[in-house]
Amino acid sequence: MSKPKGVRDVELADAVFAALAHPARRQILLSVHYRGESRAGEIANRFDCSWPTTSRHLAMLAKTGLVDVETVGRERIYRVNVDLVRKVLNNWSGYFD
Amino acid sequence: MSKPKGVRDVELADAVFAALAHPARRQILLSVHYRGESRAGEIANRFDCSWPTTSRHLAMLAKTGLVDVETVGRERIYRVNVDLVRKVLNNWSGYFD
DNA sequence: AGTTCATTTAGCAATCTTGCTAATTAAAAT
DNA sequence: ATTTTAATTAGCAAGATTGCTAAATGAACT
Repeated sequence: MSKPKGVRDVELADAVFAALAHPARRQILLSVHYRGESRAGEIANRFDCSWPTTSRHLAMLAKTGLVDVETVGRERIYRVNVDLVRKVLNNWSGYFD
Repeated sequence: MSKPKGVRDVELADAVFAALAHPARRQILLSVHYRGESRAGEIANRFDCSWPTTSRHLAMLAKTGLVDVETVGRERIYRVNVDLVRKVLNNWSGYFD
C-alpha cells in the first residue's frame, strides 16, 4: 500500500467524476447496465456519434474501472462495474449526510 | 410543467456532473459543507488558486444550484444545497441497484 | 465625496476534450 | 492467402475549460 487510502480515494473520485462528466458516457453506462453485457458494436450502434468516438468513451470508462472488458475473439464485451459506480457515488453522497 | 420530468432530470444531471467534474469544485463543496456557511473570501483563501478563479468555480456551483448564495452587505455567504447533492448522486447510484 | 474592502466580471493564453475521418490491428471466414 | 468483420488507434480541427491579471462593481467607512 504505497499511497495512503485517502489519496487513492481522491484519485479515484477524480477519475470517476471526470468520466461521468460527459453525457454520452453516462448514457453508455446506463445503456450497458440495463441491457446487460454488450459488445462494442452494439453500443456504438445505439448512439449517434461515430464508432471511434464511442470507442474512446468506452476506453475512458474502462480505464477508470467503471466498465470491465472481456475480449472474445475479435469482439469485446463490456459490463458495468456496478460496485465501483455505487461505491464512489454513495461515498460522495455520504459526505453530505 | 413545460418539460417532462425525465428531461429535467437529465438536464440537472448534466449540470451537476459537469460541476462535480473539477477537483477544485468538489473540494470547495466539501470545504463549505464541513465548515458551514462561508464567505467568498474565506473560501478563496483556503485554496491556492487565485480569488477570481475560485469565484468562477463558486459561480458555477451556484448556477447549478449546488450552493446557495446570500448577499449581506458587500459579502456573499455560500452554503451547500445538501439536498440537491444527495438527490442527484443517490438517484444515479440507484440506477445501478 | 473619496477611499477602502469584498467580490465579481472581462479578456486572454494555455491546456484539455470531443468529434470526425483515415489508418491500423487482429480474428474469422472464404 | 485474401478478404471481410470487429474494433481500436492516430491525427487533426473546433470548441470548451481553466487559470491568470487587470478592470469594474458596489457596499461601508472617514
